[in-house]
Amino acid sequence: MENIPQYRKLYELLRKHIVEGVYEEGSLLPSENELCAAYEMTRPTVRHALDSLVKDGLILKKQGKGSIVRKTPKNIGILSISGTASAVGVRYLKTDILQKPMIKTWPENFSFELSELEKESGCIYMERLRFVEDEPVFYDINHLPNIYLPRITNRSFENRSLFEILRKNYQIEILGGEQKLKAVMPDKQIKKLLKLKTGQPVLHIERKLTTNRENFNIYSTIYFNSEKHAIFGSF
Amino acid sequence: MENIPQYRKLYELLRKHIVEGVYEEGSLLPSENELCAAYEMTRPTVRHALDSLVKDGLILKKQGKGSIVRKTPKNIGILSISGTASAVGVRYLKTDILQKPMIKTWPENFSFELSELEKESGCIYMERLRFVEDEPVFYDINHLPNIYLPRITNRSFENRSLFEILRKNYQIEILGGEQKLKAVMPDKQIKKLLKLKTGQPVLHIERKLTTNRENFNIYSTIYFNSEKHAIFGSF
DNA sequence: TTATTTAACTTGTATTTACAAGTTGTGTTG
DNA sequence: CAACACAACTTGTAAATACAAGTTAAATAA
Repeated sequence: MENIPQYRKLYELLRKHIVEGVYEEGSLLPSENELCAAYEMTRPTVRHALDSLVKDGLILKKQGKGSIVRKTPKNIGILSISGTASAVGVRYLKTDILQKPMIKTWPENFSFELSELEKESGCIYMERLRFVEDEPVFYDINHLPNIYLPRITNRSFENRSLFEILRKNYQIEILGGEQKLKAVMPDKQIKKLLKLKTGQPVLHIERKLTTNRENFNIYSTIYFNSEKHAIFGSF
Repeated sequence: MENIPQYRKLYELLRKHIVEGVYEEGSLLPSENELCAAYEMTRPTVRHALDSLVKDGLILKKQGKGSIVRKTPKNIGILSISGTASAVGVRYLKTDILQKPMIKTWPENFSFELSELEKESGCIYMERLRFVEDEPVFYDINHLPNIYLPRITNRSFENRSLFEILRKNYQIEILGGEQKLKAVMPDKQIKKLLKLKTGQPVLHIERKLTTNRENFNIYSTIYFNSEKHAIFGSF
């Protein structure tokens, strides 16, 4: 049963306490020796746990002083991984589905390299336009392989993010990814969709997100109107 | 002179060897016991060094197997630039120092909020223009607090990155940060510096990087010509 | 030959011990 | 009262040791 190492248990416990606010931000954690006594571990073990917290950015250690609680909400990656919604930093984001999820073949000149299995499976395609305060700011085109996803074309995406549906209904988790960012002048279609002024550039993002399923990556192309809002990310 | 800890020396050495290609991508590092023998350290010390490499994403450890040199080193936030064709190494990035590190007061309307200590310390300012294949692509303005950094204004930044100097000479590590990205039209100065065509937008980034030193954050404003290259990040 | 076991590796976890180095408050001394 | 010294903390570095657990290839048995 108890295959979890001690340092990991202490890490999880302290992490929980920190995010739940048991320790105030800026205050000191119990000293290493105190933790040793409290949880019946030796100092290297305690230090191992604390090292993990430092890595996560949850505490900051200072020699001679102690471990300072930081409680910094840190996301993985450049933009928030949990979906485009949280990337902008705005709570209310209305979504228009321009193209409901449909099955089709992969585009001819796809920007990313695909595995054999991904190629064979065909892809699911969808387009969305997202609004902040009733103004369009976000246009995203998504390609995902047509595997593991029964009945996805029937689902409603109106009020739920793509990532949320993948996680809750298909147990697909985003592990990481890569992305390329550019500043470009929009073409006519993008300009019209995002209601851009003439001469207003847009942020162009191409991302590949890897998941816990092998050969299942999510490919997105995003156009973002950065006139009034900025893409924000903490890491 | 030599009060640099052993694990750190080994870390720097292995890091150097990895980035210089002494160990091939995907190959195995010498085993921990071999490293112990070679450098006359005990295993905990060697493991400490390897842990740092794992944290940097330079190696990947696998129990029973060994330490695998990673193909794609994981970046902290946005750091690397990828050419459109193939991966242009950072090696080809020439740097012009437009403004050598100098001590001055913080700007009046600074975009970020500063702590009291940071304000009191004054700031170190530097500007750089960076080239890929002899074309300017990257213009960055950096502000850092004038603490912990003896003699930094005398150092040469020609062939070494700011982060490298902070890490090696001052033991300052980047823990994380936050950033805002926009696509903007450049002003005259930026247009001239980056030799931009008329109508070419640029990527504008503002970032705050937090470090292992309290009250020591690095503030950067970056203008990036994304016509031929893209900002690339993996996470 | 083929399948299985075993031995010899690898990294992972953990204890114990020791001293170095930075921080802070409590004294003592001038 | 103020400046200094020191003691009692804190985290940082490092050694020696032990066993657990995963991987691999060679030796062995069918």
